[in-house]
Amino acid sequence: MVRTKTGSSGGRESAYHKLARELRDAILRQDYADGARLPTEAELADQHQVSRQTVRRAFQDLVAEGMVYRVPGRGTFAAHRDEQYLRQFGSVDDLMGLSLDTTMEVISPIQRKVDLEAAGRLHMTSDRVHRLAFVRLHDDVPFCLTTVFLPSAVGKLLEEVPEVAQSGTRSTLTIISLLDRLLPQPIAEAEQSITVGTASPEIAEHLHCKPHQPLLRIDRVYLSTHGDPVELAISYFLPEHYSYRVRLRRNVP
Amino acid sequence: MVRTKTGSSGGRESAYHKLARELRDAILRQDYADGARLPTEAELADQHQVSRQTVRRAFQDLVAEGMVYRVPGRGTFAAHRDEQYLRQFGSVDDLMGLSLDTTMEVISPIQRKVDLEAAGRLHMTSDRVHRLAFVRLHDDVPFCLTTVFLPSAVGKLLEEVPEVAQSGTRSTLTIISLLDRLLPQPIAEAEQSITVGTASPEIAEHLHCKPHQPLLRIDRVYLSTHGDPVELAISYFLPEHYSYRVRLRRNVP
DNA sequence: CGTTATTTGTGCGTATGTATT
DNA sequence: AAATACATACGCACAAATAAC
Repeated sequence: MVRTKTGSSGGRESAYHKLARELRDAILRQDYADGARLPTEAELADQHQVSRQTVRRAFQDLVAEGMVYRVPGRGTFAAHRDEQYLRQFGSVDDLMGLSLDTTMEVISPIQRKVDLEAAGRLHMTSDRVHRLAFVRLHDDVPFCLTTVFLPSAVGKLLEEVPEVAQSGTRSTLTIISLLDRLLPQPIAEAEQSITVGTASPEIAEHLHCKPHQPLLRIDRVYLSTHGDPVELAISYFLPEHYSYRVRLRRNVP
Repeated sequence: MVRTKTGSSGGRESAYHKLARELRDAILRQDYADGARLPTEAELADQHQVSRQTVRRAFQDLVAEGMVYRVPGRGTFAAHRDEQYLRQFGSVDDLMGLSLDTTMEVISPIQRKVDLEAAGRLHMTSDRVHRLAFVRLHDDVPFCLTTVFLPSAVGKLLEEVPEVAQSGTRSTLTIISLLDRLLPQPIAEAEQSITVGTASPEIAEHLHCKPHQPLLRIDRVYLSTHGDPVELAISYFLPEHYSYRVRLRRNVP
């Protein structure tokens, strides 16, 4: 997906971005089920009082996301995906519910750091980020170690939060719920990648496991409604205590 | 005087496709190491004798693929290798959903087995299941080993399918697409769990990795529209080249 | 069968705005 | 303040695929 940076100032939404969002919402609402054709470029341009090029720009994003497919001479169709059998319907809100019966314990309070890789993954110009690390516990047993990287502007906001400012502090917060309250733009989506990692000595100590023990590694980049990355979270889970479960549902009418 | 390209009907490559491909190849060759800036739009337009708009169109695709990111006023940069690496090979989800350009090679043909655990996870009263194992290859390189367990009634249907009846057979089938054709009730959903496993000697041999190497383990139980389990698939993925990537979106009102 | 209308695809021009240096 | 570089938006012309006639 093309994620354009319109500036973190929270300025106005571009025309094609707005149109793409409206069409995406309509598709997710199943407004174009049963392989129904979407309006043509000319119709949408007329309805929304924009040029055909702007409509095309919106569709480019939707095609890149896999939301629609287009056939020259025929039209544009919602990707009901006969071919893709199952589709994950996890949501960002599911992740927010992670704190239900778990506790967060800060092991490295929020502070400014220089981290080129994290800054790059947050698409920042500077190499300075804010970093914070904590373990998550269930019944007082640690099962996950998370390191969070934040753009400086975002990190400054969190410096004022006492729960993340001191080592050893326990709370039932989640970072994204904090950000959701503090940021002018809410968190709209996340890119998640799941792979395998191994425990460094430091990780092993906090998770009470052996060094080099295989761990489930989940990286998430959270994006604001403008598509700006606002948080990078790298989590290592003990596979004995945690597996990533999701229900996949078929997406065909 | 729009000097338009083609004129010939064949699968002529468009200018922006060609430019995107060349830039992509250069990035994959590490011509632009982490953090290095790519040529500006104006420079590329001049070098390739195309308009700036065409250059922009090429970049839109590269941004959508995650190959590059762009910062207004600064320039265009190759995505960090960690992100790029994954894009390069695709995600598990892409590969599992539709069998894009992957091949299945049977390593253990379908046969009746007694397996209490599998039978239990399929909610069966009997302890007899059908079992089938295969590796999946991409460009002739194995990246995943899957063992499939089926209820006897379902397994009987697959015994008639030559592609799964003999060891060594290669095909581009997927089991769920087979079941979809053969079963009276289509597959409606699946429960998936992702965790970490290690390579047994047998797995290591088939995946060309070392024994005890950590692997991404993905279990799926497929359910018919009636909610009956019809397939249990246990897959081990090589984590070096594949990660499970998901994009999560916040639910819209 | 070809013709025509519709619809998307490609390519380029211009103008203006915004972010960075 | 000026120059650079990307972002948005609109316009036009023509190509190519599809469907209807």
